Amino acid sequence: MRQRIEPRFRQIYVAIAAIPPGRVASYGQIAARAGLPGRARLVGKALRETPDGLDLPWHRVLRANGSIALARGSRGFREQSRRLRAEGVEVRDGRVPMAAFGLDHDLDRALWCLDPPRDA
DNA sequence: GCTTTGACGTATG
DNA sequence: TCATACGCCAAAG
Repeated sequence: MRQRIEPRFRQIYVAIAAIPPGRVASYGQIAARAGLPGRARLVGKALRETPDGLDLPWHRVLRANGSIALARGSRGFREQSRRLRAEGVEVRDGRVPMAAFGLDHDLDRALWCLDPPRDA
């Protein structure tokens, strides 16, 4: 039995699924990519109520400042940290340096022709 | 229906 | 860096 997924939510899931491994994105960025600018909260809601069976890289979604949104010490918090580190993302004190792992870093590198693309 | 509650964001001091 | 205020909106009570 397939759960009916609201189109808006579906776009959110699509946007999340599009985050490359080893990279992270903020709730706001995901919302924007899903065609819902300014609705970051909706992304959080969509994540919390992710239908079973949907295998999303939810751990690549962080707050705008790079911090993990889940409660420190919670199960999800540890799980997210673990998954991120497993992908080579630096997590220190529940935070990720967005400047280095965020998607816009890719854009900067492309535009400014910075360091050689030694991507994963 | 109205109020509260969020896996949030931006602006401001 | 921390705190407060406000915007946002779906779901739960």
